[in-house]
Amino acid sequence: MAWSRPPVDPQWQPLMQEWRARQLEMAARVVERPLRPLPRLVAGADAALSPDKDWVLAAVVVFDRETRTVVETVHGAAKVEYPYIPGYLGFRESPALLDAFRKVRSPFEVAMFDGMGKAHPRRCGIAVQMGVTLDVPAIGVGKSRLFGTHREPGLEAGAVEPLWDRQDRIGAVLRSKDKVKPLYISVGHKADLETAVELVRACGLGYRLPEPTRLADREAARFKIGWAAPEPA
DNA sequence: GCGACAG
DNA sequence: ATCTTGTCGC
Repeated sequence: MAWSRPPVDPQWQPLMQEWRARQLEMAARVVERPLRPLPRLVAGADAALSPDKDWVLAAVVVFDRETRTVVETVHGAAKVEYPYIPGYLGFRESPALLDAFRKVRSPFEVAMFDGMGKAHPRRCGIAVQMGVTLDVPAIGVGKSRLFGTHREPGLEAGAVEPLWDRQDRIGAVLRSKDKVKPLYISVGHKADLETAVELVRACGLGYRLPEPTRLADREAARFKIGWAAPEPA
């Protein structure tokens, strides 16, 4: 049976209330506009947990769409401060991601995150939080749905369906390959849904996930293997 | 009141 | 996210 999910520990309720307010502020700062020409340098970002579960380990891989090569790879880490709570992923993972991004030297034009952007109850998924915080173009590419409703996309690669919240189009559901679970794409910051979907398609190389995110995921996995907690000062 | 619930 | 081998389907 897989029907049970650990309820949210009541001790986090005060923080969640504060987080909700901060999410509304960040969502209000989002700039939605076309991102043209389509970016050449794309920074893919992803996070993993250390073997002992005490650290969030992040990886950012800058991918050059023209040469289809990785031009830079950086890592970041931060102690786990909060549990995973649906709707508040950004507060758990952004510290490690920000630690990694501060080391990036390449002039990437957009950041791609593993998770939601506007496709969130308060329009503030991790891609919005990171995009607004870093003030860079950003989009979210999730592997499953957090929020919103949609029709099932056709089974062929390329099929897309809008993701809705009432009358609002908050994202797109894209079948990146034949008969695989679709991807949930949404705006993070300084980009619009059309260009976000185009970019994901332009970054696909035959795998379900677009290259930037796929490489970052693989890099975060590598990083965790050789991980050793920092020396106390 | 009963589910649903990114990573 | 993470635990985990073989196995069903194209």
